[in-house]
Amino acid sequence: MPYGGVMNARVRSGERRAEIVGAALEVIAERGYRGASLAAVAERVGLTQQGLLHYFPTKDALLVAVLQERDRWDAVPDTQWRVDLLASLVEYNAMRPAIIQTFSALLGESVTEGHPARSYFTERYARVRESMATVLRAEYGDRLPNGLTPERTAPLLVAVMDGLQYQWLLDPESVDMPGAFRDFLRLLGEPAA
Amino acid sequence: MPYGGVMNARVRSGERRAEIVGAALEVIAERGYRGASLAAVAERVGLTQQGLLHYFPTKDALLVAVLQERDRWDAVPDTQWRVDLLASLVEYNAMRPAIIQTFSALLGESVTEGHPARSYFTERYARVRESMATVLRAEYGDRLPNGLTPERTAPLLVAVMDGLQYQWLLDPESVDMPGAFRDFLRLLGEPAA
DNA sequence: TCCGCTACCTGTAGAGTGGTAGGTTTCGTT
DNA sequence: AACGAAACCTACCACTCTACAGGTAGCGGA
Repeated sequence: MPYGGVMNARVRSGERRAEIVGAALEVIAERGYRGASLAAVAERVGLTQQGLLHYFPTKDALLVAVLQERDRWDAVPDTQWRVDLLASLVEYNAMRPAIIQTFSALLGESVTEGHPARSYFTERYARVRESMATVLRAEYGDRLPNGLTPERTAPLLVAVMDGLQYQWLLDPESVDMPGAFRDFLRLLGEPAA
Repeated sequence: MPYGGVMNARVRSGERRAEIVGAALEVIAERGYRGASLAAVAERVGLTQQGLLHYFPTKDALLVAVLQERDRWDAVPDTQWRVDLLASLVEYNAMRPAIIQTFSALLGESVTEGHPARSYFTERYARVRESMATVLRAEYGDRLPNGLTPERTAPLLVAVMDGLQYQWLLDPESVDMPGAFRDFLRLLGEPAA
């Protein structure tokens, strides 16, 4: 009864790949990308390392799939973001430590030389800052405190989210991530819209 | 004329160790801790990997020395911090990408399981938050916007500093780290003291 | 002058690493 | 029933990594 045999209905290729990506997310959360071995990922889905390479020919290819998965995840389609939705997002994140640990670890690694995720994060942050600026403009217009513009506020918003994540991951007991984020939003004053 | 011979005055053990720690900082900046090999550090100071192990018996011991170096670095003795000094610190950091890249990479790695720097960062952030709360209280008292307390503002301050560093490291052209930090300080209003 | 210590070295063990080559089994289709 | 492709496997290569063992050269002090 090799390869799982008759008992397991054969899972389709797409589902298998999704399984693998999920396992990769876990392993990266535990050990980072450089520390994650293909063998460890493979074992988690009941494959050999070489069996895994059948689906993703190189380690980098697997990473690309992981990053694409992330893009799919937070591409809330059409739904125009609002600031209070951001607060909910942070609250939601606080219930999924694993996934945010994965991407916090990746972000940290990505600043090192020649890291395969570097350009991904560079471009992602450029996009996110733009997107946040749009949200802020829609909601606050130019009524931000001290003559701040949405464009200059956006990097701060992103920085607070990321920075809080690290503090929270390191010490969840001491850091109330969603509460702190709401505190920050309150610093921006009341939305005009 | 082995080991450098007469030409190089024999450097004392302490200086040698300092050289090694400096090289380790560089290599960690480039490859992270897990990605940093003892051989790479050794080569940078003209030693073999085994020669390096004479000074630091394990890789973790070297990391400990690196972290201690950092503690020495930002232990501004007695000087009571002030908020505007923080702005200067950020400005200063913006001129030393290497060192902040080292510790941003380490911070990112440290959230992974069983990382040797994890407890260091956990404790460090607890200390820094406390310290920042003290600074904020001294300067703003309870005049922070929206009834924010210094204790609740401190994590935000730290988060902004860290978060901005990542954005800046990834894309220095697009992110004005010191400017953004000053923007954040302005959100806190005018210091009372 | 001898002795011991520091500062290195060579050699090597032992466990992983990503990736290639080339099989064999199983399935869906014809 | 035959066939091609997909889904995995075993075997292996060429590295790389940390660390241990056991040297040797040179210096400072007795």
